[in-house]
Amino acid sequence: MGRSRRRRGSLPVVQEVGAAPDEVRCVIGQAAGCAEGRRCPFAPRSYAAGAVLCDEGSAAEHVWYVRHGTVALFREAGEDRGQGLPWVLRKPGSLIGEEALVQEEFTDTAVAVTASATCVGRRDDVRAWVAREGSQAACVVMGLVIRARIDTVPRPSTTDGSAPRRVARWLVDESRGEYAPLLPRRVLAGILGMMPETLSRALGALVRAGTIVLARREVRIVDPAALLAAAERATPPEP
Amino acid sequence: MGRSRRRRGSLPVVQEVGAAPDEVRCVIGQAAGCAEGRRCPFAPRSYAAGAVLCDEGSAAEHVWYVRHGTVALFREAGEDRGQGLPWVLRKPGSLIGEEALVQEEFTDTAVAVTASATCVGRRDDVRAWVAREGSQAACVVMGLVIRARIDTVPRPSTTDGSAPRRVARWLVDESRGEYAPLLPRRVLAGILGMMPETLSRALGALVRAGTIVLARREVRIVDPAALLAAAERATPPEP
DNA sequence: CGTCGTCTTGATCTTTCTCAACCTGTGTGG
DNA sequence: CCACACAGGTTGAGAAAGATCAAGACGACG
Repeated sequence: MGRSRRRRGSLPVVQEVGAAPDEVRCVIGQAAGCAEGRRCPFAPRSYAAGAVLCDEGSAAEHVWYVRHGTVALFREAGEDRGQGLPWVLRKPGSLIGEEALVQEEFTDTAVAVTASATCVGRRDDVRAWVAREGSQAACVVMGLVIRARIDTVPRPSTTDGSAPRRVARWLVDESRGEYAPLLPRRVLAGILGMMPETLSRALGALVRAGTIVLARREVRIVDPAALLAAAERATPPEP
Repeated sequence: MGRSRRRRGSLPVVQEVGAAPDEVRCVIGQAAGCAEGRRCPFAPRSYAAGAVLCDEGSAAEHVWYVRHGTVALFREAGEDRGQGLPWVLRKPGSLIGEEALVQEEFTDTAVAVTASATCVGRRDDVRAWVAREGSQAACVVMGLVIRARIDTVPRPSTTDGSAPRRVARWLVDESRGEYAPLLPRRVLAGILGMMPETLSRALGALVRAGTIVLARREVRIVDPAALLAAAERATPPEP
């Protein structure tokens, strides 16, 4: 299928939209007792859009906690797999690279989709912290991982409906108010299990149906009811 | 697309193949100190193939630890979604329903694919145990949760290669020796993001290429090199 | 031995992937 | 300040893959 040409390039720069710049309360800092002046194993670190946090297969020496921004996870899982399409997004309040706590290599490549603020901890420091602090620290980490697991929606394939339908569903689920998250098309296409061209056409169909409006890169929902209908409906109308 | 007819029926009964009947060492029992006569919050419970452990959306009152067998997770995530296709499998040594530890409802429906031996714990008991026993218990659960996250392979879509290729990949990854896990076609198709008919055809293509042999329900690999080639190759030969 | 359900096979139609050209905003250098 | 290159995105036409619908084979089980 000769797709090896399509490799992951740098992601286009995207500004976070909607989300207020107030940072997520750092639950790790709370657990570490920073308020009482105790030392947190994590230190702040920011990444520009497109920056790579960690590479699949490389030595897992750090763990990240996302405070602001969006990070996409890629998994090649061997020769040519994944073709540079992300499979899940991590939002503020979730961990990246938590596999460092149980194994030696990262299982995914993590790329900042938007400019992101994180806290980074050295693997050994975090492990030591968890062991030292006891169940409270471990429970916090456990909770974060469980939450990430819950939020990991299985990537839809063609068996989950047509492309416009999957797009409509995603818009229904992910939009805050009338604004959908501002993601590079390549990333969104990857999450939705389709090619960018197909995504473009699906969005076009929704625009033609008067459901959404595309302005620049932003997707705005103008008819939530119709969008919901498109997400549920077996086949989109489209004359 | 009128697929609503295809609902999840009971799964066909399948025997575990290959895997020796020796149970997984129960890491939870170890952490609880069962060897020293202390009480474990989990109690053994077995399920027949096709049995439902928990239902998406129902009150999350239990957590399971899989000791033997295979459990499939389904997520409808709303009206008609998922169409009864599983999206991930849980193997021995992993938790089921761990979301009970952080929220009130199950996010997935869990169905035993093979006859399965588990340990079940009441949610509150497990929570209390984790908090009471301190870091060891919490770390064990944390590790299990992280492992489950790592083992969650993104479900491949058509963007990840043709159907025969995805099937070949799965066989390469999941087979123990020359035997592939014995799964109902419906389950395997769901995991691979294709319809059962497509899976059947893809397997047929691999058989015709002399790569595998289908005997009964069992899939046996006769030419590992060719299978590997089919997994890597862009397009299968098939004249 | 007959019924049931899974699995397979076949024919057909739809979707979406592919390949290619084009558009558009952004950034760069003269 | 403008021409230009570039990357992301869109659009179009064609081909191929997979979904769908339907029927039959096979084994399991009562």
